[in-house]
Amino acid sequence: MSQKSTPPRGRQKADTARTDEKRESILRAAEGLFAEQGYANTTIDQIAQRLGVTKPFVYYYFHNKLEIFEQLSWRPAVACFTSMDFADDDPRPAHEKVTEGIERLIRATLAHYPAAFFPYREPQVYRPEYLVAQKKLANHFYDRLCALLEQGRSEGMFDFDETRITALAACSLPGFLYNWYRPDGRMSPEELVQTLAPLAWRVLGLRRSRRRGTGTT
Amino acid sequence: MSQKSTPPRGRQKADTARTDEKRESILRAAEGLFAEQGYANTTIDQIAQRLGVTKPFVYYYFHNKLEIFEQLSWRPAVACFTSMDFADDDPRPAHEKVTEGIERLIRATLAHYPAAFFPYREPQVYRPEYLVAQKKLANHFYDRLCALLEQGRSEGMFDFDETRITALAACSLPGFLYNWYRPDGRMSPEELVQTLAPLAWRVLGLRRSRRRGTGTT
DNA sequence: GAACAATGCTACCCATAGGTAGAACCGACG
DNA sequence: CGTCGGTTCTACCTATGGGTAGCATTGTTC
Repeated sequence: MSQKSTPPRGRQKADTARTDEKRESILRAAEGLFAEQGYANTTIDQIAQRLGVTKPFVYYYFHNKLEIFEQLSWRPAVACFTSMDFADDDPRPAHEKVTEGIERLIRATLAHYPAAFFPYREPQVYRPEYLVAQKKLANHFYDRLCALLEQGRSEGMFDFDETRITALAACSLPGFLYNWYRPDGRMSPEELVQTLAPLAWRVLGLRRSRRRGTGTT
Repeated sequence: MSQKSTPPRGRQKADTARTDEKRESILRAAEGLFAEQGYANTTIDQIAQRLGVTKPFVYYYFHNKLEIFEQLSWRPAVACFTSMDFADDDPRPAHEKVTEGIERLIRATLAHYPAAFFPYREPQVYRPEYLVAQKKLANHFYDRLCALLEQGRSEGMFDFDETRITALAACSLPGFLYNWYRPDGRMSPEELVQTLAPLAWRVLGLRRSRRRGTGTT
């Protein structure tokens, strides 16, 4: 409540490198368990057990279970929802920013697997304050994307009717990844980015010129 | 175990119209609560309370909490994953079946809101047997879709490289709806179908000819 | 209107798991 | 070598909620 103001509550003890490491190890253990079993089915005991420690160890570094979940969720959310940020003086045309932004979004989503998918799967777990902050991030992202889409369309590079729905439709591809992506699949994350991004661009009605890697064979 | 063989376990008592109605009323109440709060955060007491009855009332019609959730999930899953089924003697070309199948999928997804999204959100809740059966449904759907896609491609009507990924990408649009669709939104379900389906078709590289409703303005 | 089955309730059990008190350990520093 | 602060443990508390036993009620049938 009195901390950093960002939803993942601030740290509690001295911020030495050693304590940070331990906190991270807890987060990593928790991430796997939450992904496999969901929030409610994962117990603090399981998290501790996976690290070879006991429950109070975990509670020494986190106030409660929810704090772990929210901290796990926050970094991926920031990473994904800043994918459409570009420097003010970036000279590229809108459609290039959009195509790169979508690549970034897919890349960030995969890089933060599986925690990136927690908000999609269990939104009801978070505190209202957290959801408000996350919503703000998401709006930031979609507002920028929509602005770029309309700019690109006015420049004749995109073709669509409903801006917001088109944006959501394009972002469905990375968003739905959580439902079928497996890290041990045959494609590397970067290959997947290169495969999926052009498919997302198609949703936007991107002009065929300069499109890479979507021809037959 | 000895019942209908489909995962949602069979009925327990006499199947009169009256008992069916009550079962349905329980399912409806549970559906809303599960959607709002998630499976684990929803109690049988809440379901009973919403109906103005008590907990044993619910347990008279269902063996346990999970049975309610699985029965709620099953019908939507069947409805969605049969969207790509066509009569053996259906004479239409593959690409027409695909475009209609995708419309059907979106329509079914919206028609079964919000239960259609339960498997996406809380797959870890179900019994393994249920998941196996659901997987079978999903495979059925994607196998048909992939076959039609490759057929349509060979007929020059689609343009893509990776069949399976393209199929998944197109189905991401309805799949991701659970993340932003609200029944009280400005579009009617059918309008949304008509808006979203053409966007999904684009993912498939559908030839521009005969495409409806995607021009600028 | 008596008897019986189907239905719904009150009252309860108990396993689970989040969270904590307070003792014990351990390393650093004097 | 003793003490002190930070760290981790053992042992425990307790609220919650899934699930049930058994009684009450209702309605149907003869």
